[in-house]
Amino acid sequence: MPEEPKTARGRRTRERIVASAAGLIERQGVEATSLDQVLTEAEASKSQLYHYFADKQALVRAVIAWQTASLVGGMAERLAQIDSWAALEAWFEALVAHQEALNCRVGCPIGSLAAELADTDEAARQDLARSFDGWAAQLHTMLDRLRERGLLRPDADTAQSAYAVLATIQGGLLLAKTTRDPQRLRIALAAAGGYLRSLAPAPRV
Amino acid sequence: MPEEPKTARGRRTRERIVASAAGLIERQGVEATSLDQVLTEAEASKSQLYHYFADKQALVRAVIAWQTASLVGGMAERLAQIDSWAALEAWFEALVAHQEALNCRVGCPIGSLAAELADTDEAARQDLARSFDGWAAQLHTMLDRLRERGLLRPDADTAQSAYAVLATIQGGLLLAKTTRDPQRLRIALAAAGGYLRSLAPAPRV
DNA sequence: ATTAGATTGGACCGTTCAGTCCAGTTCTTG
DNA sequence: CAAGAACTGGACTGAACGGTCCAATCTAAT
Repeated sequence: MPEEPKTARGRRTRERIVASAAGLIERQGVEATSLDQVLTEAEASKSQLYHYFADKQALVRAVIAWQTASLVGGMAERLAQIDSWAALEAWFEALVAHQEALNCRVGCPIGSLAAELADTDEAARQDLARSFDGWAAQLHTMLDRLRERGLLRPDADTAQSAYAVLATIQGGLLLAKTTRDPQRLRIALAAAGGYLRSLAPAPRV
Repeated sequence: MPEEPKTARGRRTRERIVASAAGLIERQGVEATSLDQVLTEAEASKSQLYHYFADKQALVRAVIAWQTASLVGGMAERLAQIDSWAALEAWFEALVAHQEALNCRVGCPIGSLAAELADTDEAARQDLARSFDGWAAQLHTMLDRLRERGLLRPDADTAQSAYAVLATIQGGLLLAKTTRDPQRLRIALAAAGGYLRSLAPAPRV
């Protein structure tokens, strides 16, 4: 029954709904966001929503895809430019600044969705797992570049380090969001940076 | 209106309600857990619940206190015994084993509550922030002990490292829960261990 | 044993919410 | 421009949920 929009107008409507839902869910969580709220903000009606989505879960999965695209996509260019410790730490600092600007109020959209949905929505859980893996893969690529440049030991396990960095980012965001203190994120990221630096080649003695 | 139980029977009832709520919330989250569900499992009635709790939020805060006591309390003795890298890594491995046994289905109760409630319940957010800080304080004590034993450099910032370790644990648990792969937690913890080891005194050359 | 207070059972209420339905409008295409 | 398909508005439904209420029962201390 629910289909992809076939006209430009339909596409705009669908996009408006998903974008509104993404914003509200990011700020309030899935359960706390009602469809009526989404529709009011998107200036759409029930029948429009159910024209494009089978049910709320389908909308949520569309939001996951939307957030994954915007977040992981937006990160790609930034990560592609990291080729030194200074650049890495500048990125970290940008993440902190972003949280600071938002008063630590949202954390990571993917992380928040994962925490809320992993228990209750198996399909969403899998989407989110893939989303995390995509993010980790980008970090992996970045770390491989650092290793090629000689900043990491040749035998450093960049795949594992990518997961570790991702975990530290997520945990730091959670602590920052809970305490409303961006400093927690900064500390976590500094440790992640310290860990990576500990994988640098031993200085010649 | 809602008061502490004044008789042994009342105390048992209240305890049964909180324990059931804690279990259900741990597995399903706050919003997905209804009061009727809690009452069925606790074999109690509505009036019993509302005799001891003003509303659902009050029950949730009691659950937070309960989880904090059981988790942070239970951790105290374990952390108090850590005085070597081997002991630290054994603790990490125990955390992984615990998740493995649970099929990565719950993560950290405090962390899950924090992710769900930080946006929507200010009082709960503050409770959870304190809970995290209590946990971090215990890690801090443990790291101070390691430093005293000469395993960490005298100038190592153990307070910050405690936050960093906590963040990595939380992030690792979130990734493990989302991907249902305990390996993610193991990797994250290995990195946390690696980071701490990088704070060891430089070997004499 | 009496009695005041603590505790309990569960019917009931009002609201909110996801989801349905259909009549009406707008687009697209031959 | 005709007709079918795509899209839209919004009233409506049924169930679930948090919360209320009051009469009944239990407990403990006199």
